[in-house]
Amino acid sequence: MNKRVTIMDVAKLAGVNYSTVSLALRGDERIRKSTRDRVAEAASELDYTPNRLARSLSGGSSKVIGVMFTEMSHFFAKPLEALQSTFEKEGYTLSVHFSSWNRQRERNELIHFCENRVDGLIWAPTEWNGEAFIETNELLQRYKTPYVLLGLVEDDCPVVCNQVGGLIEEPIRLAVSYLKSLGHQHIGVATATRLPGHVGGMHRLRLQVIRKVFADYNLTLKESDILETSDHDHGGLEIALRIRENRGSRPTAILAAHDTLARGVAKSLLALGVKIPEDICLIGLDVVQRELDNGTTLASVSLEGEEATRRAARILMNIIGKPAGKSQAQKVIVAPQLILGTSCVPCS
Amino acid sequence: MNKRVTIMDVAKLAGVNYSTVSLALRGDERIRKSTRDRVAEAASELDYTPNRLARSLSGGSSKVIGVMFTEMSHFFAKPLEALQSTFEKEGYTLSVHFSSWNRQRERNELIHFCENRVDGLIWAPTEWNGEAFIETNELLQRYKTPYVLLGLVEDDCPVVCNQVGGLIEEPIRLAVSYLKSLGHQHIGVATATRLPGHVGGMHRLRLQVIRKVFADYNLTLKESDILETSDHDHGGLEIALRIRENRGSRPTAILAAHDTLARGVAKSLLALGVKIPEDICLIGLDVVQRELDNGTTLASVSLEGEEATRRAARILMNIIGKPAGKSQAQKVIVAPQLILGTSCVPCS
DNA sequence: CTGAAAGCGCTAACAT
DNA sequence: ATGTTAGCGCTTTCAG
Repeated sequence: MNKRVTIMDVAKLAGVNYSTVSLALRGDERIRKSTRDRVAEAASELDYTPNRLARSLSGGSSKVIGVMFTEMSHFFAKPLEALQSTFEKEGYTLSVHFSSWNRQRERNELIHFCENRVDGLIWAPTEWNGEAFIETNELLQRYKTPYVLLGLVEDDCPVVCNQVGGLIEEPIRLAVSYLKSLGHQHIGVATATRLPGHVGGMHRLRLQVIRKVFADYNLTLKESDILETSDHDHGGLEIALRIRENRGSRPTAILAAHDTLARGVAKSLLALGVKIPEDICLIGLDVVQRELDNGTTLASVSLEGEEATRRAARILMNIIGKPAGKSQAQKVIVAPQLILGTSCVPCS
Repeated sequence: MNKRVTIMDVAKLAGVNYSTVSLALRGDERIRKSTRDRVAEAASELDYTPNRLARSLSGGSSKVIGVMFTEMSHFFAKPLEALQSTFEKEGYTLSVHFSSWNRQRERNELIHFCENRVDGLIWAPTEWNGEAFIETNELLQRYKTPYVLLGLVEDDCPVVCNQVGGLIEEPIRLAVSYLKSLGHQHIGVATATRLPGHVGGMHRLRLQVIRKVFADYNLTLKESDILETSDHDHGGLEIALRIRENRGSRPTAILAAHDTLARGVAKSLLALGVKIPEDICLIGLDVVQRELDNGTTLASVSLEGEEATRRAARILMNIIGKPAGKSQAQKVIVAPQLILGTSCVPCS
C-alpha cells in the first residue's frame, strides 16, 4: 500500500494546520468559508478519504448500529427497512450479522460488535431462555453496549433488559376468538408440522398453542380436522382437495398456521370451486399479502413486526448516550392486529 | 460512561508493561507462559475488552469484509453462508449491508465500508451498466479497497474489475436445448411478468431471453403457449388448470421461468391428475427444491450461486494484501448446471 | 524475555 | 478565525 493520504497531507497542500482540516471537512462554521473551500479542494485533489476508524477511536462513537438477526430471510426485510430509515436520519449506519441459528456464532458476533464499539445493538435472539441466552446477555451487559432484544416477549424472561415484541399466544387467541365470535364452533387447522428446520418448528409451536387456545375457548379440535401438509409453500392445494372432498362433515372455518399456507389453501379452494366465505371461512396468521382472486381478501392477524422494530429502534436511540444505562429496562409488548377481510363471515 | 478498561489497567494489575499485555493477550510465544496466564487473569478480573477500533487503526487491518447485497431475501441466504464459512476460517468477520435497490444508498454504504477500512468488499450491484454504476466503481477504485462484483457477468461490462457470475442467456439456453434434444418442438412457457417490483422484472427479463433463445433454436413460441399468472408463489394452480383444460393442443413440455412457479405448476398438475412426465414434461430455472410428490423430481437449471460466491470469496482472499492491486482483474464466468430429474422424457 | 517509545489518523479543549 | 497540544487504545520495532 502506497501510504494513505491523511489530513496532514491535505493540510500541507491547503497551507493550514491539520486540525483546521478536520474542522473544515466537517463544515464547521468557525472556519472561514474561503478556507473551507480551499481545504475541500485540496482534499479532492489528493483523493483524500477520511479514516473512520481513527475518527471513531478519537471521537468515542462509531455511529454504527449492530443488528443481529437469525437468518437471511424475507421475514426480516421490512423490519430491516424500518431500522434503516430510523437510524439513517440520525446519522447511523447499520451493520447486519446473522447467527444462522448457531448460538456460538451469535455470541461471537455480538462480542465482535461490542469490541468494534458499535453505538448500539438490535438483537433478535435464536432462543429466549436457554443457558447460552442468559450468559450472552450477561456478557453484553458487561460490555455496556446499549442493546434491545427484538422478537418474542415472554412473561418469565430470565433476563432483565430492554425488549420489544409480541406474546406468543395473543395472535392465535385473536384469530380464534374472532372465529368464535362469528359463531364458528367447528374449526379446522391447516399446518405443516412435519417440515424440517425452522419453518417446521414454527408450525409445531403454533399448533401446540392453537390446541391450548382452543381448549381455553372451549372448542374441540378433532384430530381429523388438523389438515397437515408437508409443503409450506405449495401444500395449499393438497389441503384444499381434502376440504372439497369432505363436503358433509367439514369445519365451517379454517385457521391456517401461516399466511403463506393460508393463501395457498385459499387460492386452491377458489380454483376448485369451493367458495370463500360462502362454503367455508378462512383466516391466516402473519400478514403476507391479502388480495386473493375474485376480489376476496384474506382475513389474518398481523404480528406487527415492523411496528415492533420501530419501537425497538426508538428505545435504542433513547438510551444511546444516556447516563451509563441508568435508564430502566423497558419491556414493550406489541399487540397483534386482527386484519379483517372478506374471507370470514358469521357461521350460518 | 465510567472510563473503559484498557490494557494499561490490565498491565497495572498484572504488574507488567502494557505492551507486554498486548502481546500476552494475543498469545505471543515470546512471553513466558506464567506471565501470559497472570495477564489473562488480570484481564478477566477487570472485564477487559479489547478495542478493535484501536487495534485496526494501529494494525492497519480491520479483519472485516464488507458485503453489499441488494435486498434481504432468501436468495442470498446460501451465498452468505458460503461467504461466512470461507472468511470465518481466515479470521475475518462479515458486515452485511443492503442497498434496497437504491443506488444512492448503495454508493454511500460502499463508501462507508471503505472509510471504515474494511479489508475487502463483495458487491452484488443493483445494476451493471448505468452511469451510477460506473461512477461508483471509479470511486471504489480510488479508495483502493479490493472488491469483487458478484452476480451477472456481461460481455460488455463497462467497468474493468474483478467479477464473478453467470451469463444471462446460458441457463435458458441449457434448458431449451435439453428439451429440444429430447425431441420437444412444442414448448410452452410459464411465467408471471405482470408482477410488480423485482420479481416481475426477473420474469420479464427471462421471458424476453426465452423468446430470443427459442428463435435461436428455431422453435416457435405461440402467444397462446405463454402461460401467465400474476402470482409467483401460488399461480401454479391457475396455470395447471389451463394446461389440463387444453387437452388437445397443448405443448409437450413446459419451461417455467422460475422453480417456485415450476413447483407450483408441477404439484398442481399432479394433484389434478395430469401426469408428469407422461402427459407433459416440465423444467424450471433456479433450483429451489427438487422433490415433488409421487417420487417425481423436477428437472431444472442451477445458476450455481453458491459456487459463484465461493469463487468470489477466493478471489477476494487472494487480492487482499497483494501488492497494491497489481493483480490482473479477473472475470470468472460460472456455468449453469442442468439438473436432471424425472420430470422430462423424450417426446413421444 | 520484557520494557520504552513512536506512531496509526483523527478529535477536541485550549491557546493565540 | 486558526494553530497547539494532548490524547483515543493498541501494535510494533528496538533496546535492555
